[in-house]
Amino acid sequence: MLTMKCKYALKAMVVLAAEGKKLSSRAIAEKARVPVKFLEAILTELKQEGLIKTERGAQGGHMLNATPAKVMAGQVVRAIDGMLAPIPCASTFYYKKCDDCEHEEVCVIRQAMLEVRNNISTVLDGLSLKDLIDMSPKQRQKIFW
Amino acid sequence: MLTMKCKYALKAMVVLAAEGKKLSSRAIAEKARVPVKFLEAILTELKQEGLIKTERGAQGGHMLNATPAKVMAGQVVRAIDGMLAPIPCASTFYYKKCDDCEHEEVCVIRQAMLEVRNNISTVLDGLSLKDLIDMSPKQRQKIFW
DNA sequence: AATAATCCCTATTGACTCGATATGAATTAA
DNA sequence: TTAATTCATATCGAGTCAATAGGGATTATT
Repeated sequence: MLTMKCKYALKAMVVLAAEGKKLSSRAIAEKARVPVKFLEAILTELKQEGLIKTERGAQGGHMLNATPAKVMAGQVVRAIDGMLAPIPCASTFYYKKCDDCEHEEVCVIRQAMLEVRNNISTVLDGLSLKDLIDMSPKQRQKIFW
Repeated sequence: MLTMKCKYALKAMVVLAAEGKKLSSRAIAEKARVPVKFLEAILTELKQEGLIKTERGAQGGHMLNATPAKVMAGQVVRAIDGMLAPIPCASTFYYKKCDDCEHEEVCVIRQAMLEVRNNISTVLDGLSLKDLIDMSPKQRQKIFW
């Protein structure tokens, strides 16, 4: 399960990608339909993870740190929620051993979940912000949800 | 993320499938390396979902309700954790509308997550308990984790 | 220098979930 | 009757989640 936080983060990133210019948190919050204060916290995390850059003060705001085609949904999800894998022992970026399994190499649950993880990764690490925007039907450009 | 509960449930089901006979909660707990009392609660849920059947009293225990080849990992996960999909609006079995999206048909986040859901479903609804058991290397039969 | 816009930091909230344990009642085979 | 076993209920502490509140710091504009 994605958290709301993560979903909001994805929306924020899509908005930034679609607008292609500096936007205030409030502007993003309105377009993404997300509570402003909550979004602020999210933007801080996205910045810390290097996905956006920020300018403070009047006329400040947030911008993508790379072109929409180069930012993958998987990066955003990992930045906010961590692991893509269903269980830690099947994660590549956030691996952690299980307490209840002795022979990890042989664990059938793990093998199943590795398979799941690889599928999730293939989808999310293959989908850029640009891809997401292009999914939106042409007539309705800039209405993403 | 799978909960521990769900992972334990999968292990319990694999044990039941591999043994192919009635087993007490304690017996399952030992083989699956899971806390007994916690497992009891899990077995109750699995029973309510119709995945196992149970006999009470002395010499009682738990058995699969179908052959290992007919029980899919996806069923077990849904029985315990619910939704396979990353977000409710992308779920087929547990669909729920989002508060923060107006035009669901157009939502690009949803479309991405539908893709993810379908992949997860393809894996987990395609993996039977028998498949899981067969993943275990021949030499080590009955050591699954 | 003052002002207004904006990001940033810290704290707090209530509701909920998670993983687990405890206690004992009900059921049943031997 | 006894021992084994499932079942029901309650409780626990720790943590997470989603969100809000209040105000400090920074900066462009005037």
